Amino acid sequence: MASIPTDSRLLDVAVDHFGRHGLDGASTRAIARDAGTPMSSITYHFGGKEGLYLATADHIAAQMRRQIAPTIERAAALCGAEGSIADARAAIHAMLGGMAMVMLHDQTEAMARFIVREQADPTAAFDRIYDGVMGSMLDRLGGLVQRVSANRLDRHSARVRAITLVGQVLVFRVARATVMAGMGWARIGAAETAIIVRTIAANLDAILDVIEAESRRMTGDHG
Amino acid sequence: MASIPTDSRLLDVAVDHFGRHGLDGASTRAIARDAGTPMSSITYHFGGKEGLYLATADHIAAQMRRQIAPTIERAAALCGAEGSIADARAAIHAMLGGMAMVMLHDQTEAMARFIVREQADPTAAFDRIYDGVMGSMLDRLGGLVQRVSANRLDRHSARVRAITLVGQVLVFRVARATVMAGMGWARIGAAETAIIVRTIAANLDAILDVIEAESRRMTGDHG
DNA sequence: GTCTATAGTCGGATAGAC
DNA sequence: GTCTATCCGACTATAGAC
Repeated sequence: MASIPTDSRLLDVAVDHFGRHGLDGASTRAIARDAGTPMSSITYHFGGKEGLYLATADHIAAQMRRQIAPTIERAAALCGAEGSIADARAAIHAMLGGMAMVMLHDQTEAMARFIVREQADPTAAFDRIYDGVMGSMLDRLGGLVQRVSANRLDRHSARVRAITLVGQVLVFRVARATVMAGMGWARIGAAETAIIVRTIAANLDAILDVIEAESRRMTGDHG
Repeated sequence: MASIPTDSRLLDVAVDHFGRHGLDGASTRAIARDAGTPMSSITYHFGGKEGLYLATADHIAAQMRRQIAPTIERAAALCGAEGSIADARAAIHAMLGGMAMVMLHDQTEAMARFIVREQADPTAAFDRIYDGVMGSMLDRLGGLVQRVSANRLDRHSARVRAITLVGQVLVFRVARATVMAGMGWARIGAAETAIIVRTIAANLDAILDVIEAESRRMTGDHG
């Protein structure tokens, strides 16, 4: 059997450790141990702890980009004035749904933790993730909101809206412990995910309905 | 001049240090230094690092409770079926507005960081904060949402809604770096706070309008 | 490329003077 | 109650064998 290369194994383990404990909190000893390699291999492959950290950020950004690229591209085509408002709304639903999967799913928990940590307390790795994925996602989401408003909302206002929409999803990762305690849940499985996604979609429609209605009123289009 | 007691000074510094670096990441040496006292005073007053950490959690819970007690109590009176829906809506606005102040204001940043960290990665301190404030806030907010739905929404669904509402506020603290980068802001001052609060209020009204309208339709009350 | 051994730093706990 | 001095463990980095 072809064994997985050391540097790749280190990166996978590092996502989890750095996500859980941060740059300072994580231990290169523990990462190396879990990857089944001596600590000095981190120096060899990545030049040290910091190098591994930055490489981990790139690793995550690449993985995220791969995962949401189709959604982003689809959204890009609908931001312009030529796309229909219904299509733009569908794209917003798709983007938030994708985010919900990343934030809720166990398999992507480590990645989500890393990203959340970097956003709350940015290091040099923040730029890599922001430039790699977060920035363009916010771009697209803001653009779609603008489109739904029939371009009545300016870029600035549309982005603040977009951020609040993301917040509805983000809270289920960031305040996970409070969610569990408050809901009396033991885990976020299929049933819980369904409830969350449905609630977010309902909120989203309520908000977009108002934005759409307001812009129709302002442009005098009552159809 | 009456000097501030050592243990009180330690607690104030500890909120900041633990909020920024977590239990493991923070250094008792650094905390003691910033409080202008030797490290061993932490052992004397709190029994060690862990003791200081738990005391810090209690300190924060008490401070939060003091700050939001009026809003909570006001909300409690409106959860029951006797309160008017308009009053319940006003109470929701007040609660989210209060949370926005805590999440956005520089003065409460250290506290917010501590709480967010504990929620994302709970330790023994989580229970103290949850039992102290978070739990009852979620209780009240869920109850108010139920009230707006004319008690059509069950407790469970109302709480999920409440959590998504909180998420809209929380995101501006948790994803602070992304917000700054995406909006091109240098800081969240009065102007930025105003935009955020206005947007959240608009979303909130959109969501509550739909909940209210749906429950009216279902109960056959078209007035 | 992989691994062992070691140097140097920093952390929390604690004993004991005052 | 306050502070100094010290202990011991865990960490990162690195030299060097293979």
